[in-house]
Amino acid sequence: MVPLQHPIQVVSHLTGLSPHVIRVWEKRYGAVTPARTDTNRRLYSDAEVERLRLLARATEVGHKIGIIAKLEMADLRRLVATVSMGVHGLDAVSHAAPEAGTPLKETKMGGSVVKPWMPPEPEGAAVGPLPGSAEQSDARLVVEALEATRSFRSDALQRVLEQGSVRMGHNGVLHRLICPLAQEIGELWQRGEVTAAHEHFASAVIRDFLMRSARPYATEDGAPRAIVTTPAGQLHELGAVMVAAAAANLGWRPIYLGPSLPPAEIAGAALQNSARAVLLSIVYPADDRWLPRDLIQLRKLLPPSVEIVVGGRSARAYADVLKEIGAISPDGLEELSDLLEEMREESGAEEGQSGSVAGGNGA
Amino acid sequence: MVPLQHPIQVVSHLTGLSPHVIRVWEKRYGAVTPARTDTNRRLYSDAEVERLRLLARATEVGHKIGIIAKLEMADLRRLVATVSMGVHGLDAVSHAAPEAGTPLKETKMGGSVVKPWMPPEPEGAAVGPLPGSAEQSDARLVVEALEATRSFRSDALQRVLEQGSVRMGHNGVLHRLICPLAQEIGELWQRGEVTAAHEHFASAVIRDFLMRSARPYATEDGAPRAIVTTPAGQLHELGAVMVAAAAANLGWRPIYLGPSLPPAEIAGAALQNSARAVLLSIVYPADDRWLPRDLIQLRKLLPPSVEIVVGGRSARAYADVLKEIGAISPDGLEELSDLLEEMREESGAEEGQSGSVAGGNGA
DNA sequence: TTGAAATTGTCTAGTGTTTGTCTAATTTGA
DNA sequence: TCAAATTAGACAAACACTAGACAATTTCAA
Repeated sequence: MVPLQHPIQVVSHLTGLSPHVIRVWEKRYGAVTPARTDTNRRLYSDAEVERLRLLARATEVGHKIGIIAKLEMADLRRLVATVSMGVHGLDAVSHAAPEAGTPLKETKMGGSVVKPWMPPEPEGAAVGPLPGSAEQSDARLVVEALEATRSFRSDALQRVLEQGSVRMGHNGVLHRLICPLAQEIGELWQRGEVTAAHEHFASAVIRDFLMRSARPYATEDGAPRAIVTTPAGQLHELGAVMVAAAAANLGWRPIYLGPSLPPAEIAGAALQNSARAVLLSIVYPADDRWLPRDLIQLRKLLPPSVEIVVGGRSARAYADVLKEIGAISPDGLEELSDLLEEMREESGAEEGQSGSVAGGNGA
Repeated sequence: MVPLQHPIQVVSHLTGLSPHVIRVWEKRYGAVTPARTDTNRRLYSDAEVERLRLLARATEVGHKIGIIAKLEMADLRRLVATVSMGVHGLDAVSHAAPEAGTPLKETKMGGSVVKPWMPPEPEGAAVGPLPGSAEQSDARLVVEALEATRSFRSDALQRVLEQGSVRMGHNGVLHRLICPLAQEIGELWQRGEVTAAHEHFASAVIRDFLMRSARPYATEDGAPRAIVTTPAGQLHELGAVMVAAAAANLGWRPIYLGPSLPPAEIAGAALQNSARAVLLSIVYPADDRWLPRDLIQLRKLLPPSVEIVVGGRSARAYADVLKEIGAISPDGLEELSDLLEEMREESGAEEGQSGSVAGGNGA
């Protein structure tokens, strides 16, 4: 079976490049080296067509053909990716290009499978060919959720979350599905394999889901209150949302303020609510030089009776300050849960603050 | 794997800075020191691109390039994050910004009143000049909601919302309670009478409420899809949430991406979803120098069949660009609703646009 | 407030490089 | 025979580089 080859005319049509240009790119920059017929006509393989497309795409946005012509395919793809979207990106964006196609999944050209989207996962047949242990089915849900996120399918993502909720319970879904999912998305985001839009999207859906399912528990009236937010500069709210949900599940009454607030505002909210604790999530960046300052100021603004609890992937990067201000810094959601449980119990007795009266419960 | 480098034009595209500016920033302030080709052309690394982006964002909000050009990355990140999020003088000032004033808003100068939320609705005349008791009770609910917001009482706020929902219906609560409430909060925020924390808090609760109550309608399968978000730099998501809810109520399937996304990401999401429209809310910075650029780029990235609809208090401040890119800019939530209704009906027929056919080759 | 000084985005001009297009002469294919 | 591919070379438009000038703002002291 001869691997399908295309004459220059066809390639021109496929790539949008004129035959002239294609030839000149070959001659001057060695961009491709097509096979030839006996009579010296060019014959392009699918891979070469793909390559030319990528090159065309890159030059469209300002890259110099003379420089990129020699890049390897992998690099080329990265290049096109970073250029078509913001700094982080994957392919997609095909405005003028007639190609369209499945932007997310594989971009299956002739035979070359172009970069599956879960890089190192040897997830050959992820969908559970092996008899699923609980863990495996958990993992499967995570993968499904990830896929839904990739394609912006909010209904699918919700369905997965609800499936998980039924299967694992409120708390289980938080620890075993959402937590790893968030982590995975975070990593993909940092690697640039997922865009900020994906991250926002997933945040929105998950937040929505958590808020909704955690609500019932939030109505207890004597529950100790906790301010949940992220410090100024920390824009990723997913961690905070998870913390809020966990707190609600454990009989706290979280007051969720969204991401990125300066210390004064956090403290203000805490005081107005007679909060028992301030729960902060710190994920990215991990090298914020002002964060320590802010934390110290926050500590100063809060009465000593209010605990500051800091979690999140990058919390440990600020260990010094955390220690200095006496913040508690649990390792992982589990530990946080234990901690909250503990705090709630012990606060039950001494509690004499406001709260109590307020108003009835929600209808 | 070669460390990818970008020529100046690409960087310009990526950062929104003109090549002139990029060069001048290098020459005058040493903002970056790109590598060079043999022939003296500039080549920027990813890190340098990010740096320029941050610088661009920072200058956009009033920082002096001459001062911030030499800052380290961590500082820059912080600067941008703080400034964009917290905004109001308060804490942001103490950091690196020597200028005590609020660099952004000079809107509330002399007697010039800040614009009302969605254009001046001649309230009295529209609904009923008679001192309707309905209106009065509406107003009462708004006041109650405002009170709840001020004291961070999420349950109370929710209760008000639900009361409103029962009394006015899904759509009514959106137009008659949430919309004026959002407007009120926005104004109080600009006057500095409530903090960003209040605004975040209310956003979270309202968003949660809307998402929950609007959901049932969203599941229709043939519904046209709409990307809902705010352009980069626009951090107030309440308007977008309201739009999403309105769209859902009208038989659309909104894909809500949260606030502040760059054009490439919005376009990417739209393409992946075969969205019929992109709905943007523009509220706060009414003088963002970059927004026009971003909007133009967005238009370029989207196929012509995708409508761009822009609403929000400050939309009219960008009327020129909106006209240029052929965006629809409804005046107020009512008009938006009508528009969406119309679009949905007419889109029923033509339907499927997404490229579907992937590779042109045999495959 | 005013006015000088500094800041900063934009523009011009002159030079060299890069790159798409074009021509001409030949060969191939239907 | 005619349309299209092939090569090599020529060419001009577009682009990037430097250095400097300019005008609009902002800053800051009087």
